[in-house]
Amino acid sequence: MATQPDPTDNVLLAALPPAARENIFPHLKLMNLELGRAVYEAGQTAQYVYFPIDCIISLLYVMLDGASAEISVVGNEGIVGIAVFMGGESTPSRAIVQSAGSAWRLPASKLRREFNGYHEMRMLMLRYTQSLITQMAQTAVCNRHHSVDQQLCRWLLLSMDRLRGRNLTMTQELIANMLGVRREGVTEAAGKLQKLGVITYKRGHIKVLDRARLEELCCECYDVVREETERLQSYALPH
Amino acid sequence: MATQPDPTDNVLLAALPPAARENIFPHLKLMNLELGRAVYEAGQTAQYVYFPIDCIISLLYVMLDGASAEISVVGNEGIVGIAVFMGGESTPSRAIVQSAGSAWRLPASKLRREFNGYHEMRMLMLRYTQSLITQMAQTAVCNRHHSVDQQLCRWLLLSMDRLRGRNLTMTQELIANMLGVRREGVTEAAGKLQKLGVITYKRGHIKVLDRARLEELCCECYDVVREETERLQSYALPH
DNA sequence: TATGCTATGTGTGCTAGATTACATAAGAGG
DNA sequence: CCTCTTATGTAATCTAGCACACATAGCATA
Repeated sequence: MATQPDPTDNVLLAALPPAARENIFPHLKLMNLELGRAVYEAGQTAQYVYFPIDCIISLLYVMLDGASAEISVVGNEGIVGIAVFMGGESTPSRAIVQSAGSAWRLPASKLRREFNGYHEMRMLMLRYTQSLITQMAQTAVCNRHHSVDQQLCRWLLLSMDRLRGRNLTMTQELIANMLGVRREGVTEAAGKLQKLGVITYKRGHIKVLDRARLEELCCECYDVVREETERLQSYALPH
Repeated sequence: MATQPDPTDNVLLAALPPAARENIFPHLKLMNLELGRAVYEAGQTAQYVYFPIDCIISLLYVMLDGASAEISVVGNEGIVGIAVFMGGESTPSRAIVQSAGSAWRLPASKLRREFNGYHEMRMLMLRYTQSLITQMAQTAVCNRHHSVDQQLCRWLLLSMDRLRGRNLTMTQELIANMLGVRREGVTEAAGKLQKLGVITYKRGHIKVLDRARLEELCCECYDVVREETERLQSYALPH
């Protein structure tokens, strides 16, 4: 990341057609998002959307009894706040900062106007939304059928893809919240990975040593999501 | 249901703005969908979209090892084939007929043209898509945190909402496939419900006797989805 | 009425993950 | 350097749901 963040550090902003750029870039505001901050609360009307640069935002559901589960994760390939253009204005999920960093913030009204006005802009947002849907669906399946060990691998890979480097700042407690499992379960799973030499960690810092091995240990869910995301992104490339 | 099905038997078709109606209704073809039929296969480009009338279509993921899980269910409130207008053209999920009945079929190209041409039409489809996203997200959470007993209740309620009457034609084996659990698990859960006088069933026919009780026994997931679906549908009503 | 297929019922282990309850250790701040 | 907070390790016990193995019972068809 350059010391001077640029709008094109976000994949979606970079792919905007020229006309939309002119209308949107001037309204972007650079925001620093600290760990744990709720960028969006369940049921509230979104005033802004966020285009992550080097942070990770988790979309998660919190149940009545406090139990939670992450349903998808957004990095610089995406946008937080799809309800703004999907027409619902709010969603039952929260968006919280899983890894601190910066993001471009845009007033919801500006995005909505461009979305409605430009076909190309619209398809860009909708294709991203479809990849988000894929991620959610795969999360549902993964929750049903795969072990905590496998899910931790999936989670680490999804996070790594959204960060430069191989270091995560993240306690096991937080990972457990995301996966919707016990903290002890994560401790065990992470312990196994460390024993295998795939990762090392200490007090909130995880380092991936052997990414290839991590992919081997993971369930198919990661590959499905990654391939589908790439497929949907490829439409936006210059033809 | 009238003996003569009408396009407006589907909620989305009924809510179409007049201009879109004129362009779409002439291209609708009434289809009879038998139980188990795959309306859409994972990864294939969709040639048609379907607007259910009195059938239920399940969207489900099938994994490499054959394990499966339903991620959402579509009745006459919705449309099957959102990838057509979301821009991806295909999805990694299958769509299979969970309860036989009829549906209106429309060539993908016709839908795409109206979607791109009319703002109101577009917002109608996108709001429905958002409610589908809510359902998927809630399924993910429910898979993580709730018992088979609760999930069976949720599944029965979602199905009932999409059918007239209180009878389902559905074997426990099929329900198990949808929920992604063992058939024996469903047998046990259904047995409990029958003992409580909430349902009766025999050989592929389930009858709900006490819907109120079913809702009590269910987890919060059903309510969340229903309320959000109603909220998003309400935009389409005459103001 | 006999036959056979399919749906459902039941039982016996087995395991992953939950619950609970601590122990230890790494940093942060005084 | 000492203390205190927070992150991680570990262990005992419990339970839901799994895998596997059958038994039974509707219903259709010959």
